[in-house]
Amino acid sequence: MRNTRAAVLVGDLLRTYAKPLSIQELHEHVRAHLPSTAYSTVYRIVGRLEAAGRVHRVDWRERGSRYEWSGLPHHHHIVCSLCGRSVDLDDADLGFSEERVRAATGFLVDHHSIELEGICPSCQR
Amino acid sequence: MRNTRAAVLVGDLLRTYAKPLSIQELHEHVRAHLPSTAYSTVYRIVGRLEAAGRVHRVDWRERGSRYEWSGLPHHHHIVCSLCGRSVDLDDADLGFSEERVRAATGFLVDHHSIELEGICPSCQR
DNA sequence: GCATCTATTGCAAGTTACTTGCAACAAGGC
DNA sequence: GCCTTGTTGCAAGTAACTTGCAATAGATGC
Ligand SMILES: [Mn+2]
Ligand SMILES: [Mn+2]
Ligand SMILES: [Zn+2]
Ligand SMILES: [Zn+2]
Repeated sequence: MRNTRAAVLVGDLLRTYAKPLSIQELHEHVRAHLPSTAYSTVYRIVGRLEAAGRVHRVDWRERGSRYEWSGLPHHHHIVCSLCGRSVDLDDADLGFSEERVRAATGFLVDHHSIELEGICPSCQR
Repeated sequence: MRNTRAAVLVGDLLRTYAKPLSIQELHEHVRAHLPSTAYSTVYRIVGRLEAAGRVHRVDWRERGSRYEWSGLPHHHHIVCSLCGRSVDLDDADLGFSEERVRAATGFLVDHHSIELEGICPSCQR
C-alpha cells in the first residue's frame, strides 16, 4: 500500500482521533488539505486499510457505518442518542467473554459486535 | 393496521418461524401464496409491523438486515459463518446487564445490540 | 535527478438496498 | 352492499457504495 498524500491524511486522522469516523468526516478532512480528492478515493483508501487489518468497520445502526483504528485494545462503544458522543467499553466492563458463550452454545466464536445506545451523564442533566 | 392478505402472511411467518428473516425470504413466502405481491409491499408491511413494535430489525453485518418477531423473550444471536444457522442467547448466557454498564459509564442505557459469529458444533466436525 | 513501473486517483456510470408518488384496489365499519 | 380510507403494484427516485478507464504520481533502481 502506497503512502499517497490522501492515504496518509486518512490514516493519521483515524490513528490520532481514536474514535469511529464516517467516510464523510474522513472525506472532509482530506479535502481540507487536498481539495480535489474524490469521495470514491476515500472509500478505496479505507477499504485498503481495512484489508490490511489497520482499520475496522463499526456499525451504529441508524447512525451508519464508521471506521476505527485497529491498533487500540479491543473494545466496544456506547453512543449518546442525544449528543452523539461515544465512550469506549471493554469486555470486562460488560461482563463478556467468548469462553462463556462457547460453554453455553458449543460455538467457536470468531467475532463479536456489541454496540449500545443511551443517554450520557452530561445529557441526563 | 389492516389485516390484508399479504400482511397476515408476513406476520404469521415471522411469529411462527421465530428466527430473523430477510425481506427476500418474506417476499418469497408471500409470493408463493399471492404471486402478484411487490417487493415494496413487503418493505411497507415490515415497516408498519416495526412501527407497531411487533417486529424489530436485527443487523448481521455482511449478512444484511433481517426482521424478527418481538413477542419472544429478549435475546441475541450467534450465527454460524459456515452454515448460516443461528442460535439464540439471552443476556445471562453472555454475562451481560445494562446495570453493569451504567455503573461503569454513568450512561442510561436504552438499547443494546449484540451479534456474534462463529462455527457451530456441527460444522466444527 | 531521471526513467520506469504499476498502484492509485478523478470522474462518470453502475449497483444494491430501500423509499416514494400515484392511481387502482380492497379491508372492514356501518 | 356501500363508502371511507388504508394498502397495493408499478415505475421512478434516493442513498450509499462500487467500478472501468485513462491520466497521474509514489516507489524503486540507476
Ligand atoms: Mn472506540
Ligand atoms: Mn432470535
Ligand atoms: Zn450526550
Ligand atoms: Zn454451522
